[in-house]
Amino acid sequence: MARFTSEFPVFYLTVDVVLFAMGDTGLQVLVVERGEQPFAGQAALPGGFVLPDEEFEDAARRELVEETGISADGLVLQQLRTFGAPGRDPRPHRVVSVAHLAVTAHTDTCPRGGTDAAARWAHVDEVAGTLAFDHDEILATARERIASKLEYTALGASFLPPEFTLSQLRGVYEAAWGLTIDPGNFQRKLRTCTDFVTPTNRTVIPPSGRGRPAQLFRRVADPFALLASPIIRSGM
Amino acid sequence: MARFTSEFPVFYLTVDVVLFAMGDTGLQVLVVERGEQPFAGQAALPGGFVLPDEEFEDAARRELVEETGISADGLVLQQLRTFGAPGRDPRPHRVVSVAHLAVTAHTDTCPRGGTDAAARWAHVDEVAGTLAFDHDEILATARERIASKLEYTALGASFLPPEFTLSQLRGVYEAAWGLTIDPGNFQRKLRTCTDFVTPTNRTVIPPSGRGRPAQLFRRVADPFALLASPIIRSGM
DNA sequence: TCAAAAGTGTTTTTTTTACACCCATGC
DNA sequence: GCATGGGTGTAAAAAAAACACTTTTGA
Repeated sequence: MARFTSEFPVFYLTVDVVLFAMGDTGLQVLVVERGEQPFAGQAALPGGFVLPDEEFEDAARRELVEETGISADGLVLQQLRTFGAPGRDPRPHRVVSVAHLAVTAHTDTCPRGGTDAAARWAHVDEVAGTLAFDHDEILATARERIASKLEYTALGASFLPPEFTLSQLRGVYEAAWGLTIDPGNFQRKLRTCTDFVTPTNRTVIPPSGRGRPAQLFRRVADPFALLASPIIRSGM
Repeated sequence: MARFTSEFPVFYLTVDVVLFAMGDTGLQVLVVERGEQPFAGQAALPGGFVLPDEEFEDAARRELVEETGISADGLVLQQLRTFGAPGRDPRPHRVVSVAHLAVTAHTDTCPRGGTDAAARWAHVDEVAGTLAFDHDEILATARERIASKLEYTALGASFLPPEFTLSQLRGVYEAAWGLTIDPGNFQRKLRTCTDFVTPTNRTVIPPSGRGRPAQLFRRVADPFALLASPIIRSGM
């Protein structure tokens, strides 16, 4: 044991969470204002040190609640990548971060300042390039991953509450990719593929605005499961 | 510094490498026979401890050479996922492994036993379920990743030498997915998409066997870059 | 009744698939 | 010549895209 300890270098391990939500104008990300050194006062991704007997994913959920007050129950969460370049953390010893990607419906999540961090939602473009540590790189990696996952998996529905209309789902893709999608074709495609969403046979109440009330759908596939055919390609 | 050290738990960090090659009968993986405890005598993925100031990818390449004699120059290598469940390594303290996915052309790589490990190529199905530590889980994760990457990226060409024929490339997909692909359609598709391969305007010499000599191609895209359209779908 | 959003039908265009056929080489 | 794999042509089938049109609601 003493031999084990002396022979190999030791590392500190953290988890960071890139939590995305979809606003009307595009992708939003949850950031906290750091209350301590290093990078005090600067925006960063929520995260913190892993406990001695803790799974990474558990650590990510715990830190999310502690730092932002956002409940991690039912939150879609996946390991993104591990960032461990020497010197990425200015403190002594190497601090390695297992970054996680998460998605929420945003509506039922009102961030509050935690013990040592004030949390807020921000547009991704607004904070990109301004974050502490190497969190700009982590955020960029997460954006790439999201864009590709949207195309090939059922992840898009995770930006919405458990039940949603096809218009809302279409809005997610339109906001994410900055293009407009034909409502009719989108409707047909989603109703045809059986491995993404399923209708509830109930309509939204009260009707959200003008127009015919839309039917409610539920996600049927695992958020990260690959779909039989890419749901949406380009300018449908 | 003393405060820093005493406050947070410490971890040991390793890298493991899942190196794949494509044999005639399907996917092959490089394994080593462990010479030390724990799991002495059992097959495992090549890997080892990260040095104090070493990048993960450098560590992966170093361990690959040290344990198997396979040169990692020009080898396609990507982080797969980090495995850190408490107890995954029976030794004291937590040992966390940053697993890497790698692909080689196999032909120019003759493994030899290293200092404390005897390396050999094995069919994935042969070793699946028999590996040390949680390497079965790592291998399974790597197989899933490979299957999905083959479909959406230019990774397939990484199983071949720098210059190759379209028949060889077709063989990679046929072996990986266990189906036959129409040679004519494959030819057209690969010649049409400009973001995967490019012809050299030279033919293979000497002609490998009977039949018209095939033209040589080179990979043009980054191995892990997403292609404009999935190269192959199903039973083309 | 009108505007607006949901949802369906239909035609055009593009892509995929199947498969016939020609090409170039070794034996 | 002829077998064999490389490569092209072409037509049928399927999918995607464009867009006209009907339905159902609030105002």
